[in-house]
Amino acid sequence: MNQGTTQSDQFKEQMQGSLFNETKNSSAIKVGKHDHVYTAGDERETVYFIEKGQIKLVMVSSEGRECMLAIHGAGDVFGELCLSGLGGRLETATAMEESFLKEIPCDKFLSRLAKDALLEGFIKYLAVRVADQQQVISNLVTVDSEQRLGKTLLQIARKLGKKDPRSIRIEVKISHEELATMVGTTRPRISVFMQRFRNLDLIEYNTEHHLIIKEKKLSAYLASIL
Amino acid sequence: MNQGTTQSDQFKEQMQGSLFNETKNSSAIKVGKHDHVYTAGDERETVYFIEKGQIKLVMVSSEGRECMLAIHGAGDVFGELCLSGLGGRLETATAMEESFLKEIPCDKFLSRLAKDALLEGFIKYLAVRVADQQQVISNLVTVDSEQRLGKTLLQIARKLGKKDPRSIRIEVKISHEELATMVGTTRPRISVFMQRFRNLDLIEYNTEHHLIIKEKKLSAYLASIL
DNA sequence: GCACAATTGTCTAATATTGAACAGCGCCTC
DNA sequence: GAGGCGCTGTTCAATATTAGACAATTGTGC
Repeated sequence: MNQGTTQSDQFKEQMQGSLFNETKNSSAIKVGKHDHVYTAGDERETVYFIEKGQIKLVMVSSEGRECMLAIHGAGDVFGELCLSGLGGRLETATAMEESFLKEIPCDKFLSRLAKDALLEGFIKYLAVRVADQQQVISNLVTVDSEQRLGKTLLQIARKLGKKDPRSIRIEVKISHEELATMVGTTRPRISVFMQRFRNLDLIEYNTEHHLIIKEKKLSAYLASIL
Repeated sequence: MNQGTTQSDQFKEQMQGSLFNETKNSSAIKVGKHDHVYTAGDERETVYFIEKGQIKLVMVSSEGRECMLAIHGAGDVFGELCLSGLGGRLETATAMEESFLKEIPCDKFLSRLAKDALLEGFIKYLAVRVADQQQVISNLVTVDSEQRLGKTLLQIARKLGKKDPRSIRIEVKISHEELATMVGTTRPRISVFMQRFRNLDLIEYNTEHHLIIKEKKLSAYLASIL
């Protein structure tokens, strides 16, 4: 998993600066909670930059079953797969809360990166993405659902969480239903596993109902149930 | 899935030309059948270009369970995840038959692409990779193993197969065991499904024991069992 | 602040999946 | 051409997983 290395954080900052220049004349798009930014099949070739908010990416199979691929937060870029030139969005992007985005046409995005000498940085960023996804694939194939849920929680915590002294706090509300579509199992099972994690004091909810992940403990538990 | 668009084929050719220049003074590495090119954990930061042969990429979980991620053939590049800068190979690369490779240090690979104005092409290539993997993840989560096996066969056929008038021929030998680790199920089930596909005339073996995929028929069947 | 909607925790029976076993087959080596 | 090895096809009982149902709880919009 991407552990949030200094290197990739550094690139993210550079990219943010670069995109800020590119978009300083255009105003942010406001997206209401539950609104779609784009939908699978849309042809619009644009990249989005999140100024504020949370956007989830969900893929829907032909039978209508859903798979949540990622949750992106402030400072993240998404929709960059239009760079593949395959045409048509593969997934649906939905705001999990009111969000503010900047939209950049795909070609402008690339030329801006090129101008600011960030192409190599972006290649590194994509390579990390490929590596992360490879991990996810391997987990889906080789480990059971409890383990996968644990790893998914850790992954989300590392990507989106705010760090507290001995834990990570996840402020976005993620339903069991959504977790089920990330982990590849059913909602009742998520419910049972979350309960178990709670009893073992690997996770907890604070007074604001935010999910607290005890990274160390959870990792240790996952390693222990091999 | 990457349908082998003309665009990405074109980039592949350009990259091959570029790498040919970079490596024309170094001689190819010969790798015997079943030999490892690299192993999970190796620190060597190099990219490989396949002149001849077939290389499979396998990831092994902490419990020792395997997951085959990809099979690459002549003209393909692999090991490019070292560009992520995360350090240490995540997967093991093994020759499925005697193969000949050119090895390029990671930084040389990048600077060569930069010199030949192929950075944007490579970004597009990586974006296609991410999109493909996203499909695989979604399939693992949302569809059942028979369907996944079918999709995996189609994917392999499109990537590695030789086209015949009404079908695609796969010349590499892939065991049921290996398919099981790609599809995320057990060998006996692969055996049953393959049998079923054979009975329905969606696949067959020719006299050289090569697997023949009837792309149209197989796709139609998969769509019919939703 | 009320009423409705969504989420959670729990239970079941029905179903799918696993892992282990074993025989047959083809291939390769010697 | 005999022996051994790895792959395939098949079976089975044990196990895990699913889909559905249902209350209890929480959150939300009005």
